[in-house]
Amino acid sequence: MERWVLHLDMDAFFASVEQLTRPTLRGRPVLVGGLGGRGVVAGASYEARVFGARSAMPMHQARRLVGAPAVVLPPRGAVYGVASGRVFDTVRSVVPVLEQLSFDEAFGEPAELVGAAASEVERFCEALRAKVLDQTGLIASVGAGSGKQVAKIASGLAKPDGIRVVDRSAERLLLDGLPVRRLWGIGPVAEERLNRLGIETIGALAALSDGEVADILGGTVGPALHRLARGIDDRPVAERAEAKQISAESTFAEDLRTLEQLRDATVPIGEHAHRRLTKDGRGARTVTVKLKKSDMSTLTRSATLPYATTDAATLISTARRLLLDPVEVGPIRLVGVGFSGLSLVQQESLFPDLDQVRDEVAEHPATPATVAAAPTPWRIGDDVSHRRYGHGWLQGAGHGVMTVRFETRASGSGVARTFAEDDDEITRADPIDSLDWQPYLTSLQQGAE
DNA sequence: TCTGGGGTCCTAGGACCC
DNA sequence: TCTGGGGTCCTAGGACCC
Repeated sequence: MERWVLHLDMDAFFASVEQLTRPTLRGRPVLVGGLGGRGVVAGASYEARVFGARSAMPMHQARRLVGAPAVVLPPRGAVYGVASGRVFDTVRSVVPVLEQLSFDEAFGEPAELVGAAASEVERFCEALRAKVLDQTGLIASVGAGSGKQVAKIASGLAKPDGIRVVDRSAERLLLDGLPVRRLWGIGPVAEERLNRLGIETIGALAALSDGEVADILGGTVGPALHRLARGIDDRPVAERAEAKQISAESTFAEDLRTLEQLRDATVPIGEHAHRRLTKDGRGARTVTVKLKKSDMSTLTRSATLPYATTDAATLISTARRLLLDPVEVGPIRLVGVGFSGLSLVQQESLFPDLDQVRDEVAEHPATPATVAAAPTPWRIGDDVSHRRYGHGWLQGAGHGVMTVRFETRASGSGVARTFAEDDDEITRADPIDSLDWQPYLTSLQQGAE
């Protein structure tokens, strides 16, 4: 019996969540990503793509392309995480086994579609999309095919707001004409290597011999890609394993040039990674630091401890000891701290040497004397709350005043009001509230009291 | 004012052990 | 003046994914 693999991919996910929770943005070119000089686009609404803006593009370039109507917002990871959870809870209620690839896409292989006709698959996908939209307000496109590779290509063709079912009889024709880059696993390097040899399409790749492909792409990756190019893809759809690594990294507005700067910068980055490690619940045995130089090349150094630990001071001091001196290796634009060798096993105090390191670090914190509750300045995109107007977001600030747009998913397009920057009626709010019906519920509850 | 942040997997060399 | 072979762990770098 022939299986059907589905690939569900949310349309312009980050930007769509912004438009969902901030209705004023619907229909407008939204760019989500880093605002600084070195920021890149993490998500672009379809209105922004019309101008040529794309994910992974430097933000300044996207901004220039879109021009005045561009709305640029910093990413709200927590909101995307909750929205993603709701999307896949919904999908799971229909397709219990999901292989989630990221916040916004997943494979499924519904048992009830085994042996189904294309028209039946189409109805299934349409119902799934409708359910996701109904329960989350977000649009998914769905592709279907004989395997993961074809399903993924199909969802790309389905976008925006569509479905695409690739029948087995149409598969060969579809694959043959596509550029090799569309194959999952072929990136810029492999593409360049193939193109130099005159191999431009998946069909041309499929026509090579096993030996030729192995020579070009390597003995492991080559044969796997060759099979995919020939339409052989029986990889199972399976839930993803636990994360093997937890890391945090940060790019600086200006390159760091001294070891002292690097040591200082490593602390908050390490703490960030450690918070996520704590949330995960496991300890780490291996600590890795990553340094990206101004020429974009990276250096990594790692150390493996005798036992896995959850202790922040041990992990962060290990990271700091691994750093290299910019005076020797050159200016550094990014520092990352990664934890791996993750396990639940914890045996503290078996290694006094390390405990001593930890104690020393604890006594001499690298953090410049704790910033005593300094009021964080307001930034564009911040979620705020006002006793009378409810939940809103900061649309603009400057010259001592700020403009807040009061709206959520539930409110429809809201009104904007201007306040003094230090107005204490405005408080920081949980971004998640923008996904819900909070303001209405609140006012209804107040009305009922 | 070029190129984020979070991951996975592969390769390759050396240490170390049997 | 000769030096196997296999397995595992660790480290460093890099391709690729969203």
